[in-house]
Amino acid sequence: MVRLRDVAAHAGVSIRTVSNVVNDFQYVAPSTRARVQASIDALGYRPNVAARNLRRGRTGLLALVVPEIDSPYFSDLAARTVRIAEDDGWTVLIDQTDGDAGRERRLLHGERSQLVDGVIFSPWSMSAEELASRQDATPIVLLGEHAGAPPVDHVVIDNVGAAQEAVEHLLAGGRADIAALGVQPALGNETAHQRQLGYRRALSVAGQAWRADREAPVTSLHRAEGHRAMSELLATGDRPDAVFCFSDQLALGALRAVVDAGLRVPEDIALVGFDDIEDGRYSIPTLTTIAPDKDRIAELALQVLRDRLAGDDSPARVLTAPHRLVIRGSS
Amino acid sequence: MVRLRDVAAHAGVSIRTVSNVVNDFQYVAPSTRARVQASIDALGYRPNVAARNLRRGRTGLLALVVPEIDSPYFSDLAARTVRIAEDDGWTVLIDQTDGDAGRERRLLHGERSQLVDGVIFSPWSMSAEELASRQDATPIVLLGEHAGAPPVDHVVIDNVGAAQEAVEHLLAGGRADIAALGVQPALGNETAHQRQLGYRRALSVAGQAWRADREAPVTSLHRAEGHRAMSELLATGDRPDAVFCFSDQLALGALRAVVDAGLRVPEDIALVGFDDIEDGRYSIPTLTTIAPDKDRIAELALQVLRDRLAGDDSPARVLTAPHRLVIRGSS
DNA sequence: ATGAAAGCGCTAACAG
DNA sequence: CTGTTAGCGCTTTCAT
Repeated sequence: MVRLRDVAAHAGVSIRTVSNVVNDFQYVAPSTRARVQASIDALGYRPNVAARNLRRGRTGLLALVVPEIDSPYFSDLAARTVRIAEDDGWTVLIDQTDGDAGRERRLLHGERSQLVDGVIFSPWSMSAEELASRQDATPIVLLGEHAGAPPVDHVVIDNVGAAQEAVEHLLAGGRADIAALGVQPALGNETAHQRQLGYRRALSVAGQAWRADREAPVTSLHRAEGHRAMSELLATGDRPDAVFCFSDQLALGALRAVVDAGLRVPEDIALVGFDDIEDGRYSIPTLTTIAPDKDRIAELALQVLRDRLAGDDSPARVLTAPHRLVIRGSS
Repeated sequence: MVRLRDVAAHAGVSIRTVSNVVNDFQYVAPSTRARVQASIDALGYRPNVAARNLRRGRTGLLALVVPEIDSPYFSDLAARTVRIAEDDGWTVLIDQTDGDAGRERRLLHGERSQLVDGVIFSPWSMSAEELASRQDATPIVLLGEHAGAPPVDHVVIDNVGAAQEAVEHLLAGGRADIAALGVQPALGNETAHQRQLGYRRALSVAGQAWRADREAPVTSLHRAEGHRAMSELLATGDRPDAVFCFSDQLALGALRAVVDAGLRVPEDIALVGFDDIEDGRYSIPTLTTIAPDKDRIAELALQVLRDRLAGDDSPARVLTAPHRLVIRGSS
């Protein structure tokens, strides 16, 4: 192993100077810098991460905790977070909770707390109160809405506004009977709740009243549930002419159900999803959707952690990432 | 932060003894151990990972490099690897290459080499020769077959035998005209090649000759490709009465195509997949498949790394994990 | 602009 | 069975 001192000896300087070069410090004479860099290259020097971490009191590791990594939305978000964090010198550890409260709890308290400098957490089962009562000193930032705005930093998108835009787009296209697919009364999920709110608000603005039989509940956000819920909507005979789905996965399941029923999208039924997952760009027809700015979500989360690690102890922040309506073939 | 010395002072022993307790060393008097443990709990002591790593010359981190994490097979394998490695005291960093050769190369050489103690690598684009020519001292173990058995440790399953079993199962069920779906001539993928070999061998044993028009090629292992390839097989009019698919994803796509064509599975066409992914347990009908022992794959890979890190410099090993045929509704 | 040196918290060799 | 202590390689204060 090549150490700082080896490079120093090779370049004929002190290790202090080599360290300065490695860490891009100012105040190193250009000639010295060049000489040191040449030695670094010649010897193939790589800083020892463990030693650096010990000295700095940091591990350089962040944890990204998500319910499931094999869902298009989270895997996309994870991939972006990893890439963006990398540019910033962080390494991201991805943890999957399967929505299990016990595992969420274990990852949050202790367990990893010595290993990572910060945590980006997309909770599923844990309540806002429990999250807020965390003792650990490791900074944490939450992804997604949570009822009652807990005293913890979190990054969100304007779900109410986005849902409203989606529905207004359908209304603008001449659709008069729009259903919502993805309501989650049982799960008490705040994100779903907000999208439902936006849906109703759009109807209200258009002078329509919302109807309970036009809000299809689901028990998960998976494709199969979208298929099931849509099939039920169609089974009544009194079918809507457009459906706003709370996720692209649900929308793709719904799309299949519409086709299975011998109807056409968007002619008979227009469809709008949420998330902008890859599959929606290749479905037939392609899927209109709300695209949250995932890069921005990752950037904001990292920004908060960086600030907190730098000692920022201002009150918990709520950061909103932008989104946009992407109009494609299904509407 | 609570340090070893704080615990030592609190318990009235030396840090050596505390270290012994923390590391589960033998030769600590039960009474002493209890007292020290009490102090650890009372103070909430957590070992400093960076210091330990520096001292041990290890990071405690392993990298798992896969083409894509959002594929059911790899996400399942990754989840198991993470869990099993955890029991062993390792933390696993998951890296996705998207099958991109440049990214594979970067992850393999340098980049992370200072950060992890070992690498479990499931290559996609890189050739065996290139993998073998790696200079890095960090031990690596490859997942999956590679032509020419490169001088690198790897963990495989008996793809030829497994494929043969799958086809023999179909033959035993009275199927006489069995197609193979998933051939990859263009990609030069060794795994696909071996499954093709097993398919042909089973036919040969049954006294049948293989036919080029019964081997459907694909350009990826995704569901959509399975759908496309199956649709083409059906379009000829001369349809087979069973299809052995080289992955469950392909099989699920194929299943859809059969249903779309107004045919029934398994009555008109029997289907067998490969991988035993979750979805195959819930499809209609459920999917018969070859189930590689993923836990065992992870265990073997970790075993090799552990041995190599312990100084084992014997010639490269090829370890074979078991598999079994899981018969379900589709055959 | 560069050098000397302390010390981050831990493990393990050495001593008893 | 337990104590003492030397570093692991690096960053950074203090000095020049």
